Amino acid sequence: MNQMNEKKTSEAAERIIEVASDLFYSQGYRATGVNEVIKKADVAKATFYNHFPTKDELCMSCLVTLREQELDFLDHHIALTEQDDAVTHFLCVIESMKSWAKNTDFRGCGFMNIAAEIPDYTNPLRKQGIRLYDEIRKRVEILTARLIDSDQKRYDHLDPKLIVDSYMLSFGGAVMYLELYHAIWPIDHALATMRHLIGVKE
Amino acid sequence: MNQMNEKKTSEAAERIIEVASDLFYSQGYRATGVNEVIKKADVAKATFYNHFPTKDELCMSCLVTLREQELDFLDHHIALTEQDDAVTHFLCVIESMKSWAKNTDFRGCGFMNIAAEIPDYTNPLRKQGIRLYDEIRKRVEILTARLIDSDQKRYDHLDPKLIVDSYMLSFGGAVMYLELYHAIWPIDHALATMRHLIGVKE
DNA sequence: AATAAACTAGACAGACCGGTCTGTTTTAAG
DNA sequence: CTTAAAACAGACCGGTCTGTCTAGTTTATT
Repeated sequence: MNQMNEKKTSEAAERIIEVASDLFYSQGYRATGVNEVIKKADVAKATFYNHFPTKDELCMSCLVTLREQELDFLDHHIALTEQDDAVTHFLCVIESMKSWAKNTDFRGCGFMNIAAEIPDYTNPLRKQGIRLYDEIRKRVEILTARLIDSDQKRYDHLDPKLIVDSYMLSFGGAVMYLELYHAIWPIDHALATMRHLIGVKE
Repeated sequence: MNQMNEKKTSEAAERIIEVASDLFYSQGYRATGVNEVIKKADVAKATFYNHFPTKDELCMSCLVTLREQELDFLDHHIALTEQDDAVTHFLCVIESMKSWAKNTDFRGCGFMNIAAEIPDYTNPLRKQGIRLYDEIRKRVEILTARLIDSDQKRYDHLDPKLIVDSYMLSFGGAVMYLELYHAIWPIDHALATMRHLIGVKE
């Protein structure tokens, strides 16, 4: 009855996932060999293959972990702006990308980067990215509903679905251009676009 | 004085670029070996290395060619809608993605896919993508100016820079989600977003 | 003390990688 | 016909890739 509530991940496995996530993200998936992961995680090869039968399975674990981390990061930012004015709160998903972009050195979306290396779109690795963006959309839906609720007369004319669609598009476009241009302005463009769409001047 | 106006590209080199572009795009850059290119292009290895000193240089040639092709494709679609109503013409860059997405089997933007495999953002390969999107933006700027000109009273209130920024964001977001979801709806979302931004109901 | 699970260390296999090199054949201009 | 450029075919090199395997060590619970 020691630590039975900890699931299954041993300390070594966690270290492998952590190191591999970093390397896959910063160098690319195919560009990173398992030997490098093993060396940097300071484990034996047998240990590695004991936890992860293939490199692809390790990648899957990394992506699942990454998705959880990104959603935690997002939810944290959403919670932070809960007491702010309705517009600031509404825009916080896009706003949160500013620190994310700096933290990741503008390396872009890890799921899209993996997808670029895995053309087969039936590959389960690709589904992790879809699940992330589906989850982000749910947050945006809630924020949009809250915005409209915050001033029903003012926002009565808005079509929630259109707002959410546009929000996701602006968000995605910003993710892409952040990586392409290695600059922060796409986020400001996305903020301006959404402000305009909901009829806010400043 | 035979064909001195043809630059330098021999028949073999063109075939190599064509085959390599296909393979790099559909399989990924690192996933495609030069031996495979050589075999499918039906050339000798010495011929290959006579024209392209390294795989990276071949990739550069492919990206330059691809950029030209994509801009030709885009300009063709722009020209096609020149006689249509102002809004249709304005939206044609986004609209053109529908056939593009189907033609490419939703494989996404070749330049972003390469960028995902080339983390070093000082690598000249990455600049080709920037140049493409800069060129696309120029087209969008012209289309936006034309739209405003088409009905100055109606579109007087529009801020051209904001419209262009939003257009590019919607475009980029659609490119990204096209690949992620392997579906066409992101384009419709982008069209709806832009229609709404310029104040057009249907 | 005994046992089993998880670890370390690292050799090894077989395939593939980008790139070099030798040598032969085709092509086309003078 | 001569000649030079360019294409051909393919062996070869050193290195890296994922994944397997042998063998010995630590650790914790009984």
